[in-house]
Parts: sequence; C-alpha cells; structure tokens
Amino acid sequence: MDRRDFNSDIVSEVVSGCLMTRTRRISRVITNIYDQELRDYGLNASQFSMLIVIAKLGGASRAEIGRANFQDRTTLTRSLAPLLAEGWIQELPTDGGRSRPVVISDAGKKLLNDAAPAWREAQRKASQLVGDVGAKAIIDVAESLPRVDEPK
Amino acid sequence: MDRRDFNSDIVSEVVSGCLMTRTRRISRVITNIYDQELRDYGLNASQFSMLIVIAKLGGASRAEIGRANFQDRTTLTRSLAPLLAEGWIQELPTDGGRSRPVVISDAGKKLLNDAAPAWREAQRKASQLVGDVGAKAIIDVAESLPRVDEPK
DNA sequence: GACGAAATGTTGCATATGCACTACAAAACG
DNA sequence: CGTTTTGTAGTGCATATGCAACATTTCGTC
Repeated sequence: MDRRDFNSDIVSEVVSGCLMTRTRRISRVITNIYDQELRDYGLNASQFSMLIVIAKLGGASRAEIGRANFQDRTTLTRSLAPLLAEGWIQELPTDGGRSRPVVISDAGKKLLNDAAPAWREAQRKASQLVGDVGAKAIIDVAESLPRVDEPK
Repeated sequence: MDRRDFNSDIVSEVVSGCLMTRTRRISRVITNIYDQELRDYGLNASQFSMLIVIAKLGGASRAEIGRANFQDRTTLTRSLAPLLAEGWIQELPTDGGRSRPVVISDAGKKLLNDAAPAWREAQRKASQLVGDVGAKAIIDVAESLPRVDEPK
C-alpha cells in the first residue's frame, strides 16, 4: 500500500522520536496551565517570564534580555511593548543614545508578588503533570542550553 | 536593599525552578535548530510537525489534529492555510457539510521525503544538545501528556 | 420528529516568534 | 584620526498561538 509504505518511512520515524514535536507540545500544554492561572492578573505566561527575567537582571537591554531568555532581539522589541504600556517595566533614562535598558517598576514588582500564588498553583499542576523525574529533566536540560549571556 | 529583598522572594523562586520558563526556552532553542535545517525546503518546524501529524492520522478534521497535537482548534484554522496554499495538504470532498477533513497530498509526501535528511540532521543536533537522558525524558514527558484524542 | 447539548469551524482580537534589512552608535584598529 | 567592525534597535513580513463570540451541524433523548 502506498500509505503504509509512506508511513513506515519518515513519518513513523518522526512520530516515534522527534524532539522538536515533543518539546513544542510540552511547551504548549505547560504554557496553557500557567496562562490559565495567571489570567486573573492580566498577564500571560510569556509576559510573566519576561518580567521575571527583567527583575532578575535588574536593568537590561533588549538584547541582553534576549540572550538570557533565548529569544531573538526583535521579539523583545515587540513583546516588551505591552509590559511598558501596562507600566510593569520602564525604560531607564537613556545613558547616551545607544541602548535603552529597561527595569521592572514598582507596579511590576507588586504584580509579581500578587500573582505569586497563581504561579505556585500552576507550578504545582505542572509538576504533577510531568512528574518528579520529568521536572528534574526539564530543569537540567534548560540549564544545559548554550549560554550566550556570560556575566558582563 | 529593596532589590535584594524583592529578588529573594518570588523572583528567585521562579528563577530557580519554573517549569514554564524552562519548557518555553527549550522549545525555542530546539525549534530554531529544526527551523534552520528545514529552511531550504520552504517549511518551518511547526509546519513540518503538522504535516507529520496529518500524514499519521491519514485524514483528520482540524479539531482532531488539534487534539492529537495539543493545539487549539482555531490555531489549526489558520496554521493549515499555508499548507493548503502550498498544496502540501488538501481538503477531502466534503462528506456532507459539517467537518472538512484534510489529508496530506502527494506533494506533501514528496516534501517530507525530500526533507527527511534535514530533519535527521536537526534531530542529531538536538539530541546532542539535550543528551541521552534529556532526550529520553522529553519523549517520556510528551507521552505522558493527557490524551484527548482517544482512538475514534 | 423536535429540542437541547455537544462538536466543528470561522473571525476578531491580542500577543509571540524570528528572519531580512536598515539605521545608528560604539568600540577596535591602524 | 578616520575606517572597519561590532553591537543595538526598529520595521516589514510571515507565521504561530489561543480566547471569546458566533454560526452551523450533529447527536442524543424523549
């Protein structure tokens, strides 16, 4: 059969072990969990992530945030716009003209503290979903990703 | 210090163990690997994934594809459009009027076979990146995701 | 067969993601 | 110095993602 022959080839090969399809599925499912818990606070999983990175870096350019979070520079140009509009982050007074670093604002800090219980609940659900072994593996794999933001 | 106190709270908690930020980072990095390898064939990682799912299901509605791939129905409405436009998939003659199942076309099958080496190269790179333990964990976690597409 | 519940698909809306390209600014070099 | 190289940011383009709301179709039940 045409279909059988075809499926026994590349399709079954990918179906049985593709890391990309798996990581993307996991990402979608996990993201949905956090999205739902965070919804009441007016931000989504991605925005929560960026706020955390910015808070941790304590003042960083879009390029630095991108390196720390494995995102393209240009993604940050647009993704940060809603955070700026909401007042959760703010641009530091331009120190010349080159880069325009952003920091988390008081409102942003308050938001993170307010949403902390929601994050913990999502984290609990996600941990249960992936299991102890899965959770540890995810953390380990993430830590092993090639760092491009060596301490300045 | 204000910043220190703040960081010692929810920020460091999330930084040290958030499963969502990790899975999203992993997804971005892994997706980039496959995107680059597949680029010469005119499709991206996401589209490759959908083609594989459709090929495997062998004729499925957007809702079925969504359940199989953990995507929202409405995402498929739009994401399948480019695949239809390229002729990689086609809609089956409507069997009444309710759903409009799609199947992979000959051109789509040819594309998958042509791109197979590129996928294998990306898979090799990704496997090396996450390591044997990481790869197994990713597969296991993905398999454990709550299935909603029980065999019809 | 009629009715209400569940499933399917679309559109409006908002956001996420990254590539190619452009414009500047800054550092490195000779 | 000036020139080259590097780094930062933005825009145009295309796609991905999912929620809310809506229209339509099925299906289950009486």
